[in-house]
Amino acid sequence: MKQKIVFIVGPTATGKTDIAVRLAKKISGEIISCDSMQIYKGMDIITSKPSPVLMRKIPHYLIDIISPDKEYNVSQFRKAAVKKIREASLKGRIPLLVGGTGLYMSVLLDGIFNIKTENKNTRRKLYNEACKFGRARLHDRLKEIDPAAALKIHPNDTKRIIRALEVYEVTGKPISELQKHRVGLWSKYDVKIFCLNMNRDELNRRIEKRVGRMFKSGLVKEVKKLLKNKISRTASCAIGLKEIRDYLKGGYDLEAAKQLIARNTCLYAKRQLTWFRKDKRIEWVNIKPGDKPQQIARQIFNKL
RNA sequence: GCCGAAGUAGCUCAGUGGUAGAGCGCGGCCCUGAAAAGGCCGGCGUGGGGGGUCCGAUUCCCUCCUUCGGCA
Repeated sequence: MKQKIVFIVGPTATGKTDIAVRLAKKISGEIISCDSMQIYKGMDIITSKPSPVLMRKIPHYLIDIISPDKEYNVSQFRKAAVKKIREASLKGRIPLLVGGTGLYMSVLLDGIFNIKTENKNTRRKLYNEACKFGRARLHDRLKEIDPAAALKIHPNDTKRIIRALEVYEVTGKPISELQKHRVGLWSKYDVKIFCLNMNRDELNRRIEKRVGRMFKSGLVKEVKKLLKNKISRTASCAIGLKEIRDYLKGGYDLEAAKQLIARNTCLYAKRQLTWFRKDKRIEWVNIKPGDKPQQIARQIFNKL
């Protein structure tokens, strides 16, 4: 009998947090965050973390675990999440993976090639080369060493070109070869994936409302505090950081910052949906305007 | 009321006597160590209304409407 794992995923602002806590209570579960931004300490409002009250009700893992001046990546997430899943299962609890980071979900379920490949120096060197001579030159080199990857990676996608070259320089093997070897949890566990969704206009409205609430709860103050210290490249990707920084610098007024954040969040939600739509293992849960979190939690519970 | 400027995509605006583009938005997609990131694709249009010149008008002319400045 395989152990059960439940994923609650979906675009931002669909109410995952609340529903997950209610479901966790029903099934004696523990929540493991599947979110690339909520891992950072002190980024509470900006990443819409579950409230302390909610986190006290049910154990939450992989939230607030690293300092915003540290970088973080998928591989670290995978290791940590696998460990937490194992621990929860050993305790007889059902691991509830909750979040909106599609890549993190996919890497958990389907694996990642697991060789130590990241090399800051190599990466920096390649970036400098891209700046100096243009990314076309790097893409051409990729064509030579790894035609399969070069075909898949668009010539404008500097980040992935560099990553592919970095992997080759560090391991001597083409990334397209390494990527073939991945093992995830999908076959080892009894996995259920639920993706919350709603009408797009409704979702955008909810995002706008939530951004308004974030400002009322002190988003600007939180960002000011964050900006006093170093913020890593990965942490600084959080939507809202650069918008508020530019507002503070006088680039535009508060209302403009608010609108920009809402717009960028809507774009983000759109990308999240693209990611989830692709995964045919997902069961979709449609939320209508009046639906209460407990109703949705029950609906999911009945499908387990 | 007079003078001037402008009306082109959802928005901001280019441009041309041979039925139109850009950026942003919007929609779709890709994604394996930065993923709330990064990248790709798609024009979504009664060219303010009407009339005229012309083989042909979004472009030139007339008129009306609207908006914004200035003067009264």
